[in-house]
Amino acid sequence: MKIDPNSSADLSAQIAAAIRDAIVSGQLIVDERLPSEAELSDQFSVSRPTVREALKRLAAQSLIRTQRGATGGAFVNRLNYPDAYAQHITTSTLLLSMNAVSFETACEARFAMERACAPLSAKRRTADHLATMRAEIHRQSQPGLTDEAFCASDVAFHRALVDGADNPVLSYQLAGAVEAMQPLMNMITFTARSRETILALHSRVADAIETQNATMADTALVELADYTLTLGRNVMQARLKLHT
Amino acid sequence: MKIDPNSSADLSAQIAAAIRDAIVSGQLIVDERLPSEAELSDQFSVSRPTVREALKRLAAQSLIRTQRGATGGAFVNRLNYPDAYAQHITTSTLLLSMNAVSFETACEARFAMERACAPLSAKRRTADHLATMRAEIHRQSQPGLTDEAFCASDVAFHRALVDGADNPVLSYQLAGAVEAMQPLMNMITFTARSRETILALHSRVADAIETQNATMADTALVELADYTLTLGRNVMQARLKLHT
DNA sequence: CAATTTTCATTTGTCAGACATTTAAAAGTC
DNA sequence: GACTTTTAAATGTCTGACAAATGAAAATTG
Repeated sequence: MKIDPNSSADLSAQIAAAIRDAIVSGQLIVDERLPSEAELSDQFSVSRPTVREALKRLAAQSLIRTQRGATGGAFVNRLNYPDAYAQHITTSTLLLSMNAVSFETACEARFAMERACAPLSAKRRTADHLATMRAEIHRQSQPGLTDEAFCASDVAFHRALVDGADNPVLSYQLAGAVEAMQPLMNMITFTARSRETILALHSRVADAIETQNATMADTALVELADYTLTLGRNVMQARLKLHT
Repeated sequence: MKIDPNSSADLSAQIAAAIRDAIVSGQLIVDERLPSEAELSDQFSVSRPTVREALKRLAAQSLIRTQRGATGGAFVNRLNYPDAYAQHITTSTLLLSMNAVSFETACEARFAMERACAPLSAKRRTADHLATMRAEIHRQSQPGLTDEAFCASDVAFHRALVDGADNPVLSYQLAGAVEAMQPLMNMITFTARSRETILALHSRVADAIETQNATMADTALVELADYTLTLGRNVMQARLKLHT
Protein backbone atom coordinates (compact mmCIF):
# COMPACT_ATOMS: atom_id res chain seq x y z
CA MET A 1 0.00 0.00 0.00
CA LYS A 2 1.66 3.18 -1.22
CA ILE A 3 0.64 6.78 -1.55
CA ASP A 4 1.98 9.68 -3.56
CA PRO A 5 2.92 12.68 -1.38
CA ASN A 6 3.08 14.91 -4.45
CA SER A 7 -0.45 14.20 -5.54
CA SER A 8 -2.93 17.01 -5.41
CA ALA A 9 -5.34 14.88 -3.40
CA ASP A 10 -5.50 14.99 0.36
CA LEU A 11 -3.21 12.57 2.10
CA SER A 12 -6.08 11.25 4.19
CA ALA A 13 -8.09 10.57 1.03
CA GLN A 14 -5.18 8.70 -0.54
CA ILE A 15 -4.62 6.63 2.56
CA ALA A 16 -8.32 5.85 2.85
CA ALA A 17 -8.33 4.77 -0.80
CA ALA A 18 -5.30 2.53 -0.29
CA ILE A 19 -6.88 0.77 2.69
CA ARG A 20 -10.24 0.58 0.96
CA ASP A 21 -8.63 -1.11 -2.01
CA ALA A 22 -6.95 -3.58 0.31
CA ILE A 23 -10.31 -4.44 1.83
CA VAL A 24 -12.23 -4.67 -1.43
CA SER A 25 -9.54 -6.77 -3.05
CA GLY A 26 -9.47 -9.15 -0.14
CA GLN A 27 -5.95 -8.40 1.09
CA LEU A 28 -7.56 -7.47 4.38
CA ILE A 29 -10.18 -9.94 5.47
CA VAL A 30 -13.19 -9.53 7.72
CA ASP A 31 -12.41 -8.94 11.39
CA GLU A 32 -8.73 -8.54 10.65
CA ARG A 33 -7.09 -5.88 12.74
CA LEU A 34 -5.42 -2.99 10.98
CA PRO A 35 -2.09 -1.70 12.30
CA SER A 36 -2.48 0.83 15.10
CA GLU A 37 -2.74 4.48 14.22
CA ALA A 38 0.86 5.00 15.30
CA GLU A 39 2.06 2.16 13.08
CA LEU A 40 0.02 3.41 10.14
CA SER A 41 1.43 6.91 10.49
CA ASP A 42 4.90 5.36 10.39
CA GLN A 43 4.10 3.20 7.36
CA PHE A 44 2.61 6.07 5.37
CA SER A 45 5.01 8.66 6.80
CA VAL A 46 2.23 10.98 7.92
CA SER A 47 1.02 12.22 11.25
CA ARG A 48 -1.53 10.46 13.39
CA PRO A 49 -4.32 13.03 12.81
CA THR A 50 -3.98 12.43 9.08
CA VAL A 51 -4.24 8.69 9.59
CA ARG A 52 -7.24 9.24 11.82
CA GLU A 53 -8.99 11.30 9.17
CA ALA A 54 -8.46 8.45 6.74
CA LEU A 55 -9.86 5.93 9.20
CA LYS A 56 -12.92 8.09 9.84
CA ARG A 57 -13.59 8.17 6.12
CA LEU A 58 -13.62 4.38 6.09
CA ALA A 59 -15.74 4.24 9.22
CA ALA A 60 -18.31 6.48 7.53
CA GLN A 61 -18.71 3.80 4.88
CA SER A 62 -18.97 1.06 7.51
CA LEU A 63 -15.80 -0.49 6.13
CA ILE A 64 -14.08 -0.55 9.50
CA ARG A 65 -15.04 -0.32 13.14
CA THR A 66 -12.79 0.92 15.94
CA GLN A 67 -12.41 -0.22 19.50
CA ARG A 68 -10.56 1.42 22.30
CA GLY A 69 -8.35 -0.26 24.84
CA ALA A 70 -5.36 -2.53 25.02
CA THR A 71 -6.50 -5.04 22.38
CA GLY A 72 -8.45 -2.39 20.50
CA GLY A 73 -7.79 -0.89 17.15
CA ALA A 74 -9.46 -0.67 13.76
CA PHE A 75 -10.99 -3.85 12.40
CA VAL A 76 -12.32 -4.68 8.99
CA ASN A 77 -16.06 -4.62 9.42
CA ARG A 78 -18.42 -7.25 8.08
CA LEU A 79 -20.85 -5.09 6.14
CA ASN A 80 -24.32 -6.16 7.20
CA TYR A 81 -27.66 -5.56 5.52
CA PRO A 82 -28.93 -2.87 7.93
CA ASP A 83 -25.80 -0.76 7.49
CA ALA A 84 -25.85 -1.22 3.75
CA TYR A 85 -29.54 -0.25 3.69
CA ALA A 86 -28.92 2.90 5.65
CA GLN A 87 -26.22 4.02 3.26
CA HIS A 88 -28.21 3.10 0.20
CA ILE A 89 -31.19 5.08 1.47
CA THR A 90 -29.15 8.15 2.36
CA THR A 91 -27.44 8.13 -1.02
CA SER A 92 -30.60 7.50 -3.02
CA THR A 93 -32.62 10.08 -1.12
CA LEU A 94 -30.03 12.76 -1.72
CA LEU A 95 -29.57 11.75 -5.32
CA LEU A 96 -33.28 12.19 -5.93
CA SER A 97 -33.68 15.41 -3.98
CA MET A 98 -30.61 17.12 -5.41
CA ASN A 99 -30.90 16.32 -9.08
CA ALA A 100 -34.33 17.47 -10.07
CA VAL A 101 -35.41 13.91 -10.74
CA SER A 102 -38.95 14.08 -12.01
CA PHE A 103 -41.71 12.31 -10.22
CA GLU A 104 -42.36 10.35 -13.40
CA THR A 105 -38.83 9.02 -13.59
CA ALA A 106 -38.67 7.98 -9.96
CA CYS A 107 -42.12 6.45 -10.06
CA GLU A 108 -41.37 4.48 -13.18
CA ALA A 109 -38.17 3.12 -11.69
CA ARG A 110 -39.85 2.17 -8.48
CA PHE A 111 -42.73 0.27 -10.00
CA ALA A 112 -40.55 -1.39 -12.60
CA MET A 113 -38.44 -2.86 -9.83
CA GLU A 114 -41.43 -3.75 -7.73
CA ARG A 115 -43.02 -5.60 -10.61
CA ALA A 116 -39.77 -7.49 -10.98
CA CYS A 117 -40.08 -9.09 -7.59
CA ALA A 118 -43.84 -9.57 -7.50
CA PRO A 119 -43.71 -12.98 -9.23
CA LEU A 120 -41.10 -14.20 -6.76
CA SER A 121 -43.11 -12.80 -3.90
CA ALA A 122 -46.22 -14.57 -5.12
CA LYS A 123 -44.30 -17.81 -5.12
CA ARG A 124 -42.55 -17.54 -1.76
CA ARG A 125 -44.43 -15.14 0.52
CA THR A 126 -45.01 -16.42 4.04
CA ALA A 127 -47.96 -15.88 6.37
CA ASP A 128 -45.94 -13.14 8.04
CA HIS A 129 -45.61 -11.11 4.88
CA LEU A 130 -49.30 -11.47 4.15
CA ALA A 131 -50.19 -10.44 7.69
CA THR A 132 -48.02 -7.34 7.42
CA MET A 133 -49.61 -6.38 4.12
CA ARG A 134 -53.12 -6.83 5.50
CA ALA A 135 -52.26 -4.90 8.64
CA GLU A 136 -50.92 -1.97 6.64
CA ILE A 137 -53.98 -2.00 4.41
CA HIS A 138 -56.14 -1.83 7.51
CA ARG A 139 -54.10 1.04 8.88
CA GLN A 140 -54.47 2.88 5.59
CA SER A 141 -58.25 2.61 5.83
CA GLN A 142 -58.38 4.60 9.09
CA PRO A 143 -59.99 7.97 8.32
CA GLY A 144 -57.99 10.02 10.83
CA LEU A 145 -54.63 8.98 9.42
CA THR A 146 -52.26 11.82 8.60
CA ASP A 147 -50.69 12.05 5.16
CA GLU A 148 -47.28 11.27 6.61
CA ALA A 149 -48.57 8.17 8.39
CA PHE A 150 -50.34 7.04 5.24
CA CYS A 151 -47.15 7.35 3.24
CA ALA A 152 -45.15 5.51 5.87
CA SER A 153 -47.69 2.73 5.85
CA ASP A 154 -47.52 2.68 2.07
CA VAL A 155 -43.77 2.17 2.31
CA ALA A 156 -44.25 -0.62 4.86
CA PHE A 157 -46.76 -2.34 2.59
CA HIS A 158 -44.46 -2.30 -0.38
CA ARG A 159 -41.58 -3.33 1.82
CA ALA A 160 -43.49 -6.44 2.84
CA LEU A 161 -44.22 -7.16 -0.80
CA VAL A 162 -40.54 -6.95 -1.65
CA ASP A 163 -39.44 -8.97 1.36
CA GLY A 164 -41.89 -11.66 0.33
CA ALA A 165 -39.59 -12.53 -2.53
CA ASP A 166 -37.23 -13.93 0.10
CA ASN A 167 -34.18 -12.57 -1.65
CA PRO A 168 -32.13 -10.33 0.65
CA VAL A 169 -30.20 -8.83 -2.24
CA LEU A 170 -33.41 -7.84 -3.97
CA SER A 171 -34.80 -6.48 -0.70
CA TYR A 172 -31.68 -4.45 -0.15
CA GLN A 173 -31.80 -2.94 -3.60
CA LEU A 174 -35.51 -2.25 -3.70
CA ALA A 175 -36.21 -1.16 -0.16
CA GLY A 176 -33.67 1.59 -0.61
CA ALA A 177 -35.27 2.72 -3.81
CA VAL A 178 -38.78 2.69 -2.39
CA GLU A 179 -37.83 4.43 0.81
CA ALA A 180 -35.83 7.06 -0.99
CA MET A 181 -38.96 7.96 -2.90
CA GLN A 182 -40.98 8.72 0.20
CA PRO A 183 -40.20 12.44 0.22
CA LEU A 184 -41.34 12.66 -3.38
CA MET A 185 -44.47 10.67 -2.55
CA ASN A 186 -45.21 12.91 0.41
CA MET A 187 -45.57 15.80 -2.01
CA ILE A 188 -48.73 14.18 -3.25
CA THR A 189 -51.25 14.84 -0.56
CA PHE A 190 -53.57 11.93 -0.66
CA THR A 191 -57.17 13.06 -0.52
CA ALA A 192 -59.76 10.75 0.94
CA ARG A 193 -60.88 9.99 -2.58
CA SER A 194 -57.48 8.91 -3.91
CA ARG A 195 -56.76 6.92 -0.76
CA GLU A 196 -59.80 4.82 -1.51
CA THR A 197 -58.51 3.93 -4.94
CA ILE A 198 -55.03 3.14 -3.68
CA LEU A 199 -56.46 1.05 -0.90
CA ALA A 200 -58.48 -0.99 -3.37
CA LEU A 201 -55.38 -1.59 -5.50
CA HIS A 202 -53.36 -2.59 -2.44
CA SER A 203 -56.05 -5.10 -1.59
CA ARG A 204 -55.91 -6.53 -5.06
CA VAL A 205 -52.15 -6.86 -4.81
CA ALA A 206 -52.44 -8.59 -1.45
CA ASP A 207 -55.13 -10.91 -2.80
CA ALA A 208 -52.95 -11.81 -5.75
CA ILE A 209 -49.94 -12.50 -3.56
CA GLU A 210 -52.07 -14.58 -1.22
CA THR A 211 -53.47 -16.71 -4.03
CA GLN A 212 -50.01 -16.81 -5.61
CA ASN A 213 -51.34 -15.32 -8.80
CA ALA A 214 -48.37 -13.54 -10.32
CA THR A 215 -50.27 -12.24 -13.34
CA MET A 216 -52.96 -10.65 -11.23
CA ALA A 217 -50.33 -9.08 -8.98
CA ASP A 218 -48.59 -7.62 -12.01
CA THR A 219 -51.82 -6.20 -13.38
CA ALA A 220 -52.68 -4.57 -10.07
CA LEU A 221 -49.19 -3.11 -9.79
CA VAL A 222 -49.37 -1.69 -13.29
CA GLU A 223 -52.67 -0.04 -12.48
CA LEU A 224 -51.23 1.29 -9.23
CA ALA A 225 -48.26 2.67 -11.13
CA ASP A 226 -50.48 4.33 -13.69
CA TYR A 227 -52.75 5.77 -11.02
CA THR A 228 -49.84 7.10 -8.97
CA LEU A 229 -48.37 8.69 -12.07
CA THR A 230 -51.67 10.34 -12.92
CA LEU A 231 -52.01 11.63 -9.38
CA GLY A 232 -48.53 13.06 -9.52
CA ARG A 233 -49.16 14.75 -12.84
CA ASN A 234 -52.35 16.33 -11.56
CA VAL A 235 -50.62 17.69 -8.49
CA MET A 236 -47.85 19.13 -10.63
CA GLN A 237 -50.33 20.73 -13.00
CA ALA A 238 -52.32 22.22 -10.13
CA ARG A 239 -49.13 23.74 -8.74
CA LEU A 240 -48.20 25.09 -12.12
CA LYS A 241 -51.55 26.86 -12.39
CA LEU A 242 -51.09 28.39 -8.98
CA HIS A 243 -47.94 30.05 -10.19
CA THR A 244 -49.39 31.58 -13.34
CA MET B 1 -27.70 21.37 15.72
CA LYS B 2 -26.77 20.02 19.10
CA ILE B 3 -24.68 17.13 20.34
CA ASP B 4 -24.52 15.26 23.62
CA PRO B 5 -21.01 15.30 25.14
CA ASN B 6 -22.00 12.52 27.56
CA SER B 7 -23.02 10.12 24.84
CA SER B 8 -20.95 7.03 24.33
CA ALA B 9 -20.55 7.78 20.65
CA ASP B 10 -17.56 9.59 19.24
CA LEU B 11 -17.91 13.33 19.11
CA SER B 12 -16.90 13.35 15.46
CA ALA B 13 -19.63 10.82 14.67
CA GLN B 14 -22.24 12.89 16.48
CA ILE B 15 -21.19 16.07 14.72
CA ALA B 16 -21.20 14.31 11.37
CA ALA B 17 -24.69 12.99 12.08
CA ALA B 18 -25.93 16.45 13.05
CA ILE B 19 -24.63 18.02 9.87
CA ARG B 20 -25.83 15.10 7.76
CA ASP B 21 -29.33 15.53 9.18
CA ALA B 22 -29.22 19.21 8.38
CA ILE B 23 -28.33 18.38 4.79
CA VAL B 24 -30.84 15.59 4.32
CA SER B 25 -33.64 17.63 5.88
CA GLY B 26 -32.87 20.57 3.65
CA GLN B 27 -31.71 23.00 6.33
CA LEU B 28 -28.47 23.17 4.42
CA ILE B 29 -28.99 23.50 0.71
CA VAL B 30 -26.78 22.56 -2.19
CA ASP B 31 -23.64 24.65 -2.61
CA GLU B 32 -24.23 26.37 0.72
CA ARG B 33 -21.05 26.99 2.64
CA LEU B 34 -20.70 25.46 6.08
CA PRO B 35 -19.11 27.52 8.84
CA SER B 36 -15.33 27.31 8.87
CA GLU B 37 -13.68 24.59 10.90
CA ALA B 38 -12.77 27.14 13.56
CA GLU B 39 -16.36 28.34 13.80
CA LEU B 40 -17.69 24.80 13.93
CA SER B 41 -15.31 23.87 16.73
CA ASP B 42 -16.62 26.89 18.64
CA GLN B 43 -20.26 26.02 17.96
CA PHE B 44 -19.88 22.41 19.06
CA SER B 45 -17.29 23.20 21.73
CA VAL B 46 -14.79 20.71 20.40
CA SER B 47 -11.34 20.97 18.92
CA ARG B 48 -10.61 21.50 15.29
CA PRO B 49 -9.23 17.98 14.69
CA THR B 50 -12.51 16.57 15.96
CA VAL B 51 -14.46 18.81 13.60
CA ARG B 52 -12.18 17.78 10.78
CA GLU B 53 -12.80 14.10 11.46
CA ALA B 54 -16.52 14.80 11.25
CA LEU B 55 -16.10 16.63 7.95
CA LYS B 56 -14.02 13.79 6.52
CA ARG B 57 -16.80 11.38 7.36
CA LEU B 58 -19.21 13.51 5.36
CA ALA B 59 -16.73 13.89 2.52
CA ALA B 60 -16.43 10.09 2.34
CA GLN B 61 -20.14 9.98 1.55
CA SER B 62 -19.83 12.77 -1.01
CA LEU B 63 -22.12 14.92 1.11
CA ILE B 64 -19.67 17.82 1.21
CA ARG B 65 -16.65 19.00 -0.72
CA THR B 66 -13.89 21.18 0.63
CA GLN B 67 -11.93 23.94 -1.00
CA ARG B 68 -8.82 25.64 0.23
CA GLY B 69 -8.02 29.29 0.10
CA ALA B 70 -9.53 32.57 1.15
CA THR B 71 -13.06 31.89 -0.06
CA GLY B 72 -12.72 28.18 0.62
CA GLY B 73 -14.43 25.99 3.13
CA ALA B 74 -16.80 23.05 3.18
CA PHE B 75 -19.74 23.17 0.82
CA VAL B 76 -22.81 21.01 0.56
CA ASN B 77 -22.15 18.87 -2.45
CA ARG B 78 -24.67 18.17 -5.18
CA LEU B 79 -24.61 14.39 -5.25
CA ASN B 80 -24.21 13.40 -8.86
CA TYR B 81 -24.86 10.07 -10.56
CA PRO B 82 -21.21 9.00 -10.96
CA ASP B 83 -20.47 9.54 -7.27
CA ALA B 84 -23.66 7.78 -6.23
CA TYR B 85 -22.79 4.89 -8.57
CA ALA B 86 -19.35 4.51 -7.10
CA GLN B 87 -20.69 4.32 -3.58
CA HIS B 88 -23.48 1.97 -4.54
CA ILE B 89 -21.03 -0.35 -6.24
CA THR B 90 -18.56 -0.35 -3.35
CA THR B 91 -21.31 -1.05 -0.84
CA SER B 92 -23.01 -3.73 -2.92
CA THR B 93 -19.76 -5.47 -3.79
CA LEU B 94 -18.73 -5.69 -0.16
CA LEU B 95 -22.19 -6.74 0.94
CA LEU B 96 -22.08 -9.63 -1.51
CA SER B 97 -18.52 -10.69 -0.78
CA MET B 98 -18.79 -10.50 3.00
CA ASN B 99 -22.11 -12.16 3.63
CA ALA B 100 -21.89 -15.50 1.93
CA VAL B 101 -24.56 -14.47 -0.56
CA SER B 102 -25.14 -17.46 -2.76
CA PHE B 103 -24.65 -17.24 -6.46
CA GLU B 104 -28.29 -18.22 -6.88
CA THR B 105 -29.57 -15.33 -4.79
CA ALA B 106 -27.42 -12.72 -6.48
CA CYS B 107 -28.18 -14.08 -9.93
CA GLU B 108 -31.90 -14.13 -9.29
CA ALA B 109 -31.84 -10.55 -8.05
CA ARG B 110 -29.84 -9.39 -10.99
CA PHE B 111 -31.98 -10.92 -13.69
CA ALA B 112 -35.21 -9.98 -11.96
CA MET B 113 -34.15 -6.35 -12.08
CA GLU B 114 -32.84 -6.61 -15.59
CA ARG B 115 -36.12 -8.07 -16.81
CA ALA B 116 -37.85 -5.14 -15.16
CA CYS B 117 -36.22 -2.64 -17.45
CA ALA B 118 -36.15 -4.69 -20.64
CA PRO B 119 -39.65 -3.57 -21.74
CA LEU B 120 -38.72 0.06 -21.21
CA SER B 121 -35.48 -0.48 -23.04
CA ALA B 122 -37.30 -2.09 -25.96
CA LYS B 123 -39.48 0.98 -26.19
CA ARG B 124 -36.86 3.69 -25.88
CA ARG B 125 -33.46 2.36 -26.87
CA THR B 126 -31.52 4.59 -29.23
CA ALA B 127 -29.15 3.66 -32.04
CA ASP B 128 -26.29 4.27 -29.62
CA HIS B 129 -27.45 1.64 -27.18
CA LEU B 130 -27.96 -0.87 -29.97
CA ALA B 131 -24.52 -0.14 -31.35
CA THR B 132 -22.93 -0.67 -27.96
CA MET B 133 -24.72 -3.96 -27.51
CA ARG B 134 -23.67 -5.18 -30.94
CA ALA B 135 -20.10 -4.06 -30.38
CA GLU B 136 -19.89 -5.95 -27.08
CA ILE B 137 -21.38 -9.05 -28.69
CA HIS B 138 -18.72 -8.85 -31.36
CA ARG B 139 -16.01 -8.46 -28.75
CA GLN B 140 -17.33 -11.48 -26.92
CA SER B 141 -17.03 -13.58 -30.05
CA GLN B 142 -13.27 -13.05 -30.25
CA PRO B 143 -11.60 -16.38 -29.47
CA GLY B 144 -8.55 -14.95 -27.70
CA LEU B 145 -10.54 -13.01 -25.16
CA THR B 146 -9.56 -13.55 -21.53
CA ASP B 147 -12.18 -14.52 -18.99
CA GLU B 148 -11.83 -11.16 -17.28
CA ALA B 149 -12.32 -9.27 -20.52
CA PHE B 150 -15.32 -11.43 -21.39
CA CYS B 151 -16.92 -10.65 -18.04
CA ALA B 152 -16.20 -6.95 -18.41
CA SER B 153 -17.79 -7.01 -21.85
CA ASP B 154 -20.74 -8.87 -20.38
CA VAL B 155 -21.19 -6.09 -17.84
CA ALA B 156 -20.95 -3.46 -20.58
CA PHE B 157 -23.57 -5.28 -22.64
CA HIS B 158 -26.02 -5.42 -19.78
CA ARG B 159 -25.21 -1.86 -18.89
CA ALA B 160 -26.24 -0.75 -22.36
CA LEU B 161 -29.44 -2.74 -22.02
CA VAL B 162 -30.25 -0.99 -18.75
CA ASP B 163 -29.30 2.44 -20.04
CA GLY B 164 -31.59 1.88 -22.99
CA ALA B 165 -34.54 2.31 -20.65
CA ASP B 166 -33.57 5.96 -20.49
CA ASN B 167 -34.30 6.18 -16.79
CA PRO B 168 -31.27 7.42 -14.83
CA VAL B 169 -32.71 6.25 -11.53
CA LEU B 170 -33.17 2.76 -12.88
CA SER B 171 -29.69 2.84 -14.39
CA TYR B 172 -28.21 3.94 -11.11
CA GLN B 173 -29.92 1.17 -9.19
CA LEU B 174 -29.28 -1.61 -11.68
CA ALA B 175 -25.81 -0.80 -12.88
CA GLY B 176 -24.64 -1.01 -9.30
CA ALA B 177 -26.28 -4.37 -8.83
CA VAL B 178 -24.90 -5.78 -12.06
CA GLU B 179 -21.41 -4.47 -11.50
CA ALA B 180 -21.32 -5.68 -7.92
CA MET B 181 -21.97 -9.16 -9.22
CA GLN B 182 -18.93 -9.20 -11.46
CA PRO B 183 -16.62 -10.82 -8.89
CA LEU B 184 -19.16 -13.58 -8.41
CA MET B 185 -19.51 -13.98 -12.17
CA ASN B 186 -15.75 -14.14 -12.59
CA MET B 187 -15.75 -17.25 -10.47
CA ILE B 188 -17.44 -18.99 -13.32
CA THR B 189 -14.73 -19.47 -15.85
CA PHE B 190 -16.50 -19.42 -19.14
CA THR B 191 -15.37 -22.21 -21.37
CA ALA B 192 -15.49 -21.72 -25.09
CA ARG B 193 -18.59 -23.87 -25.17
CA SER B 194 -20.59 -21.82 -22.67
CA ARG B 195 -19.50 -18.58 -24.26
CA GLU B 196 -21.13 -19.71 -27.46
CA THR B 197 -24.47 -20.20 -25.73
CA ILE B 198 -24.28 -16.91 -23.90
CA LEU B 199 -23.33 -15.15 -27.09
CA ALA B 200 -26.38 -16.58 -28.85
CA LEU B 201 -28.63 -15.42 -26.05
CA HIS B 202 -27.07 -11.97 -26.08
CA SER B 203 -27.79 -11.77 -29.79
CA ARG B 204 -31.40 -12.71 -29.21
CA VAL B 205 -31.70 -10.02 -26.56
CA ALA B 206 -30.19 -7.45 -28.89
CA ASP B 207 -32.47 -8.55 -31.72
CA ALA B 208 -35.49 -8.21 -29.47
CA ILE B 209 -34.48 -4.78 -28.28
CA GLU B 210 -33.82 -3.69 -31.86
CA THR B 211 -37.22 -4.86 -33.07
CA GLN B 212 -38.77 -3.46 -29.89
CA ASN B 213 -40.19 -6.84 -29.02
CA ALA B 214 -40.47 -6.79 -25.24
CA THR B 215 -41.85 -10.31 -24.96
CA MET B 216 -38.99 -11.78 -26.94
CA ALA B 217 -36.49 -9.84 -24.86
CA ASP B 218 -38.03 -11.16 -21.69
CA THR B 219 -37.94 -14.74 -22.96
CA ALA B 220 -34.28 -14.45 -23.92
CA LEU B 221 -33.43 -12.94 -20.56
CA VAL B 222 -35.23 -15.71 -18.70
CA GLU B 223 -33.28 -18.29 -20.69
CA LEU B 224 -30.06 -16.43 -20.01
CA ALA B 225 -30.87 -16.34 -16.31
CA ASP B 226 -31.62 -20.06 -16.26
CA TYR B 227 -28.49 -20.88 -18.19
CA THR B 228 -26.31 -18.72 -15.95
CA LEU B 229 -27.81 -20.34 -12.89
CA THR B 230 -27.15 -23.80 -14.28
CA LEU B 231 -23.59 -22.88 -15.12
CA GLY B 232 -23.08 -21.56 -11.61
CA ARG B 233 -24.52 -24.69 -10.03
CA ASN B 234 -22.26 -26.91 -12.12
CA VAL B 235 -19.18 -24.95 -11.15
CA MET B 236 -20.14 -25.17 -7.50
CA GLN B 237 -20.73 -28.88 -7.75
CA ALA B 238 -17.41 -29.43 -9.46
CA ARG B 239 -15.66 -27.53 -6.70
CA LEU B 240 -17.45 -29.50 -4.06
CA LYS B 241 -16.23 -32.72 -5.61
CA LEU B 242 -12.69 -31.47 -5.65
CA HIS B 243 -12.81 -31.05 -1.90
CA THR B 244 -14.15 -34.51 -1.11
C1' DC C 1 -3.26 -23.30 44.82
C1' DA C 2 -7.28 -20.63 43.24
C1' DA C 3 -9.70 -16.52 43.19
C1' DT C 4 -9.66 -11.80 43.38
C1' DT C 5 -7.79 -7.35 43.07
C1' DT C 6 -4.48 -4.16 41.45
C1' DT C 7 -1.39 -2.46 38.34
C1' DC C 8 0.04 -1.47 33.86
C1' DA C 9 0.84 -1.12 28.99
C1' DT C 10 -1.57 -0.36 24.76
C1' DT C 11 -4.73 1.92 21.91
C1' DT C 12 -8.17 5.12 20.54
C1' DG C 13 -10.40 9.76 21.61
C1' DT C 14 -9.59 14.55 22.30
C1' DC C 15 -7.23 18.84 22.78
C1' DA C 16 -4.01 22.93 22.01
C1' DG C 17 -1.03 25.25 19.24
C1' DA C 18 1.76 25.82 15.40
C1' DC C 19 3.21 26.10 10.56
C1' DA C 20 2.50 25.19 5.44
C1' DT C 21 -0.22 25.86 1.43
C1' DT C 22 -3.72 27.61 -1.35
C1' DT C 23 -6.64 31.15 -2.90
C1' DA C 24 -9.02 35.31 -3.84
C1' DA C 25 -9.48 39.87 -2.69
C1' DA C 26 -7.25 44.19 -1.49
C1' DA C 27 -3.49 47.28 -1.94
C1' DG C 28 0.13 49.07 -4.36
C1' DT C 29 2.80 50.21 -8.68
C1' DC C 30 3.69 51.39 -13.36
C1' DG D 1 -6.42 51.01 -16.29
C1' DA D 2 -3.64 46.88 -16.18
C1' DC D 3 -0.42 44.42 -13.77
C1' DT D 4 2.06 43.00 -9.62
C1' DT D 5 2.46 42.47 -4.75
C1' DT D 6 0.65 41.96 -0.37
C1' DT D 7 -2.42 40.18 2.82
C1' DA D 8 -5.96 37.72 5.14
C1' DA D 9 -8.63 33.62 5.49
C1' DA D 10 -9.27 29.01 5.04
C1' DT D 11 -7.95 24.16 4.76
C1' DG D 12 -4.01 20.68 5.13
C1' DT D 13 -0.57 18.83 8.11
C1' DC D 14 2.44 18.15 12.10
C1' DT D 15 3.97 17.78 16.99
C1' DG D 16 3.13 16.69 21.49
C1' DA D 17 0.32 15.88 25.09
C1' DC D 18 -3.34 14.03 28.12
C1' DA D 19 -7.79 11.39 28.94
C1' DA D 20 -10.33 7.22 28.83
C1' DA D 21 -11.09 2.54 27.94
C1' DT D 22 -9.69 -2.13 28.15
C1' DG D 23 -7.60 -6.48 28.45
C1' DA D 24 -3.62 -8.88 30.26
C1' DA D 25 -0.23 -9.54 33.50
C1' DA D 26 1.22 -9.08 38.20
C1' DA D 27 0.33 -8.85 42.88
C1' DT D 28 -2.46 -9.90 46.64
C1' DT D 29 -5.42 -12.55 49.46
C1' DG D 30 -8.18 -16.41 51.14
